[in-house]
Amino acid sequence: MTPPSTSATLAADVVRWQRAQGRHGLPWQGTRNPYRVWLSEIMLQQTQVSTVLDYYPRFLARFPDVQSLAAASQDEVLGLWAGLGYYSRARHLHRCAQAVVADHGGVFPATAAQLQTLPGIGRSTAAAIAAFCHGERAAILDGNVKRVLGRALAFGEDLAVPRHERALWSLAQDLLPPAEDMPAYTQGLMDLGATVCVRRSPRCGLCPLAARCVALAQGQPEAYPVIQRKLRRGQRQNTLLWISQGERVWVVPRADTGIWAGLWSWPEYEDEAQARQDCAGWPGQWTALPAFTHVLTHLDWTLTPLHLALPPGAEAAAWPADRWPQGRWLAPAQWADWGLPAPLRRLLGLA
DNA sequence: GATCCGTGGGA
DNA sequence: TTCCCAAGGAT
Repeated sequence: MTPPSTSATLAADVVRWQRAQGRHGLPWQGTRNPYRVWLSEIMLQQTQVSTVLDYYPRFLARFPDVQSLAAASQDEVLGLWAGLGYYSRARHLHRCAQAVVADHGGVFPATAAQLQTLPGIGRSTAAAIAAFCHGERAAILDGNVKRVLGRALAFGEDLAVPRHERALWSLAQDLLPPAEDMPAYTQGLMDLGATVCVRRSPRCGLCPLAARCVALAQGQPEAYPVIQRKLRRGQRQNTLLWISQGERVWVVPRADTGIWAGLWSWPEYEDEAQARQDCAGWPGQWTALPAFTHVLTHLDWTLTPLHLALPPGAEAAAWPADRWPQGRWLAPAQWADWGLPAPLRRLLGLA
């Protein structure tokens, strides 16, 4: 458990490299504010830095601290998250903020073990927050670290097997530097994985670990890490009923589980016939729009928008209001701030 | 342990 | 085009 004190360890190489060559200007760096670090870690889960750069400042401007976030409505949180994907992150983020306020006096707990008990914070995220904010010697194991350490150690076991992933996690824990170096080390592993030790064509000539990298010595850095994913993407088709009246669009809340849980969308049907049948007798102009495929991690989802333009007037507007009491009309000025999934934002011309 | 959960980008 | 994956976690 005692960290090595020499200056010739793998961790020391990473720390030196990070201070000289790593990334230092990202919006969530240069702070030990747990709220800001936590927010960035959640947004960055399975999401590239370039994407988060668009969302992080806006979210922080609206919710500058954990109290303001805890006091917000879930709809407003999801409105700021819309387009980022993996919306359970936003729902857990909101619940986590409320738990921090209600159970911890508005102060994030300081240890990784305590952080990991909060909604949406798993082992790696908890370690990152504790390392960045408090120098705790806790190991992260994200995609970057799997690649950097997987190659440096030539770890050949299949990381899709939880037992093997735990083994690499244990090795990662053994490699940690002294506490004062933990922020730079944790950031350095991420920076290395993102800019040097990349998935294909790694830039080993620039890597501070090249001299000790076993995979490079074997002449096959790209052979690691081994992750045998057996996910087969399924297929699904639906018709989305796009109802408009003038400039307004009718939206309904989605279920609190499944795809786009907690967001708003258009009424969803098995096919066009069922949509038309459900709205038999309604006034207005029907238009069938071209289908498109929305690709999710585990699903190719073919969506066919079916447009119904209702005539003006309160009488026509009452049809959807009567059919979906939980729904509501959205004016164009509201679209950008509403919790609408990416394909709908695109169809509405917000992309 | 296996599955579910978004979106955009790179090769 | 197709595949992979990007600061994973919950169920």
